[in-house]
Order: sequence, then structure tokens, then C-alpha cells
Amino acid sequence: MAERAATVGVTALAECCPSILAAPLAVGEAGELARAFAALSDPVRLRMLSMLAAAPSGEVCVCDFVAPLGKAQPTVSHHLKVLGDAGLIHGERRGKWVWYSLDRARLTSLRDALSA
Amino acid sequence: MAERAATVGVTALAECCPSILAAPLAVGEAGELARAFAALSDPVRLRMLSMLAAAPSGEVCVCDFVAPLGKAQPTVSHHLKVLGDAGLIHGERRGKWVWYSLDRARLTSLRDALSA
DNA sequence: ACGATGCATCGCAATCAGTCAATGGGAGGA
DNA sequence: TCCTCCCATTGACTGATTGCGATGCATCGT
Repeated sequence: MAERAATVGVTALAECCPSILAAPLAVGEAGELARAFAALSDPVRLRMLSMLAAAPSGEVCVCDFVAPLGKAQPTVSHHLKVLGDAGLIHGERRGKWVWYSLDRARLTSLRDALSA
Repeated sequence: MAERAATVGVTALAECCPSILAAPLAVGEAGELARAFAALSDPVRLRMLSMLAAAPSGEVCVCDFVAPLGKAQPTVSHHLKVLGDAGLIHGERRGKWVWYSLDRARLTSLRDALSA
């Protein structure tokens, strides 16, 4: 159920990015945007995004999130999944490690939803 | 407790608006931003903001939120309080009615937090 | 003064979200 | 093959959030 809802939100937003300020939001649009902003409504996830943005290679390994964030590894994995479902990050497995990178276009589309 | 936390977040954000993309977010900054985005993580509240943005006079009475949103009056009041605590809207009592208006500067500062 | 209206607050029920220990599964090295 | 390491998933617990009925508190009209 979670993956379906997340996918719907991502695809719909990637295409049209409804703005909050342009016109009264329809119920469906509001729901999609709300789920997107919900991904940004946690301090751990925001710090993850900023770490990805600041990473020289543009990628961060899961193991490198644990210590700086001060959270257990399952918790880190959970937040990475939330951000991934929101389309904000993408993970790629290389050997034993999984490297995550930021989807800046997705973040921009979310930013534009706050513009007129 | 709620009003204190909200006030801290509002004042701190109004002054500096830390960007997610600029540098690794400190724990405190991340918490403030997270609370701000949490206010945007509900479809009812997003529709409220868009209704305020689309209102010709720039103001909407509480009673005019109830029917379009399909929520009970206490629920509407609750969401208005959340948005107010986040600094996104301001209410002004005129006679029996309370008129709410959008704080566009606050919304812009939140938008800029998603910019490099 | 009294009743009516508009909004906020309280209290409760139901649902959701964050956290971690335990477990599972895949990849590499000995 | 077995052992180790890295990551994801599960299950359980706690706290936060959403929603509404009931109530309280102003304000206005009579």
C-alpha cells in the first residue's frame, strides 16, 4: 500500500507540480503535496538531505549516515526508504554497500510548489 | 509547551532561514525546519493556504473554511492554529468573525530553504 | 439582560509516525 | 562452503496527529 501511494505521488508531481499559491488546490493535489512535504517534516531526514547535498561525490553510503545522525541502522534505513518513496533520493547498490544520492530536480519541483 | 516551541521556530527561521542544500544542517536547525514543513504536511492545511492565496481580499473568515473543506468547525480551528504557530498565517478578530491572511514572506523563507 | 452567533478549547477515540532489537538476505573474503 | 559484513524488513512499543462532540467565551442584536 505504501509503495503504491508513494509512486502515485511521485509521478503526478514530477509531471505537473501544482503550486499552492496559484489556485485553490484540489483534494487529490493537496494529498500528493502533503505526502511530499511529510517527507521533509523530520529533522533526521532533513539532515540526511543536507549531508547528501554536501557530499563531494554526491553520494553517501548508508553506513556513513549512522554515526553522524546518532540513530540505529534500522532507523536510518527507514528514513532512507521514506525519502526514496518521496522521490527525493535514489539508492544504488555497489558491492556490499548502497550509495544514496540526491534528486535535486525533485527537490526543485517541491520548492516551486511554494512559488506563485 | 506548544507555543514556546513554535515561537522559537518562527523567530529563528525568520532571521536566518537555513538552507538544506548549503551545508550539513545542525540538529537545532533541522528541528526548526522540520516543524515548519510539518505544517505543510497535511492536505487540509495546504488547501487552506491555497484558499487564502486565491482570496480576492487576501482574507478568509473561519466560517468560510468549514463547508469547502468538509471538516467540522473544531477541526478547522485546530488546523488554523497549527498554521498560525508555524507563522504561515495570521488571524485578526473583527467583530464576531476572525479573518485569516497568508504570510507570504514566511512561505518564501520556507521555499528558500529548499534552494542552494 | 437575554438569546444567538462565531470561534477556541477540552476531552476522547482512532490512526499514524519514529525508534530500536531481532531477524533475514545478499555480497565478498577466507 | 562458511563466516563476516552491510543493508533491509519485521514486530513491538511509545508518542504524536487527526478528527469530532461537548463545552466555554466573546460579541452582536433585540
